[in-house]
Amino acid sequence: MHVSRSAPAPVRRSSRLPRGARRAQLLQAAQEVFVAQGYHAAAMDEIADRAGVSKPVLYQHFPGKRELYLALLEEQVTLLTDRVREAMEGTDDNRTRVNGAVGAYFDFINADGAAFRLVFESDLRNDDAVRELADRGHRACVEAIGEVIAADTGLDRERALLLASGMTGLSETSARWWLPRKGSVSRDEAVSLLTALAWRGISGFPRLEGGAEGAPR
Amino acid sequence: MHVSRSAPAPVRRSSRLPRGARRAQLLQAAQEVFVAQGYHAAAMDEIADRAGVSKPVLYQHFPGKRELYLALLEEQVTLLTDRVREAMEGTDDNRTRVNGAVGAYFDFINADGAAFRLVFESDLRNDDAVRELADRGHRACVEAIGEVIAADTGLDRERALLLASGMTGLSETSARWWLPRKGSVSRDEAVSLLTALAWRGISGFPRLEGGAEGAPR
DNA sequence: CGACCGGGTGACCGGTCGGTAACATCCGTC
DNA sequence: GACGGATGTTACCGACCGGTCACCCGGTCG
Repeated sequence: MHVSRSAPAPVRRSSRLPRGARRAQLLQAAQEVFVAQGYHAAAMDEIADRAGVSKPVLYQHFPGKRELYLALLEEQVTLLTDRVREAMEGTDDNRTRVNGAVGAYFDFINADGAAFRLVFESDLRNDDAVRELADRGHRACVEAIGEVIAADTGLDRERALLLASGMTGLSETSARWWLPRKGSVSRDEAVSLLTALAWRGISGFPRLEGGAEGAPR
Repeated sequence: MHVSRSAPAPVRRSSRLPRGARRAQLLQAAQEVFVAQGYHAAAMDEIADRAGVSKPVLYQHFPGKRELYLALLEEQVTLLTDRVREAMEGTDDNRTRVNGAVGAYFDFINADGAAFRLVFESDLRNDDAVRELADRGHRACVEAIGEVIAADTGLDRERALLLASGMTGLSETSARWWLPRKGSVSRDEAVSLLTALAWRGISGFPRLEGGAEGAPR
């Protein structure tokens, strides 16, 4: 591309890079391609191209396509779970906790680059390692929330986790619904609405729920 | 395979079948394989094998792998959306509606054959037709629920749909969480718990929510 | 100045898998 | 009891793509 033949242009493509920098650049390129195309449709050639480099370079930094993908996936999973955990640990007011958790999902999904797709729309779920990683992340979020629910209601762990999983689903799905419609409702208002929904729902559990049994544990 | 050379076995494989029956059998086989392996890992050879038939037969009934997959996907999407619509239309008691919607998701996900994976865990989301189909289904569910929310609260359509999407996410995710743990909590109790959560959350909206605006539409 | 080496490249291989062409077989019909 | 068309089969093709081999630069150091 645009190599003006007359001048011996001191910078060639993106010129040579030290190992670390190249690696970072490759990860960035790979993430863009995987996000845009998904795992299967993404070609290693294209990732290399996007980094202005040829394919063997890619294989000097990563043993294979799968491993490259897994590295990116893990980063994103960790990002989300950390934020959810922070939302739980950062306060002891439960309404704030709910607000924080919903906000965590919204911010994660609203982040530049749409990297959330790696986590929530992976087309490699049938791979054991991927499924395991995604499950582990999801479980971490559910447990972080579920612990609080279990502690503050009379529900046993199993049921608390079930409700917690509902909370994560509520946040995730509504955030993904909102994303392409963010022009109509601001991030903060959306989070407020969902928080109100979730908080009223969950805060009623300690005493109000007059279901079949009120037996703790 | 096991063709005992001595006896001319009167029944060959599954013998010849009329077109309709063969087609149904192929769809069944394809669904099993797609559910178990996902789209990409599923091989046309394997689908044919499972139906006790050779590959060209498959191509006499379906123009290609994608179309076969789409046929199955559409069936499942329709199944879910119909049930959710029924839950909304079958009563005018809102709590019953919520219970019905949550139950619809649980039953769909709990159905034999795990066909819900085609809808919620498709590894072909990057295909335009698939994405469109899945989106349309999701939108149909969200709208069915959102209409009721909009009608019974002061919220405008946009916000009602946002909350509705949260409800679908809550139901879907919790049902998928529950599925491998159904030994611990019965389907009915799980649905009850989630319904309680969702109903308390949503039923507070008409009057309680003292948000920025209460303007209808 | 020349040899060494980290960084990079073009060309190629091999396996998998969707899809097809050509051939075989069964059965109802006249 | 031969015919014809629906039903099936075997064998094959070709494209795509992950992964690798052999080779090429260009700067730095003795």
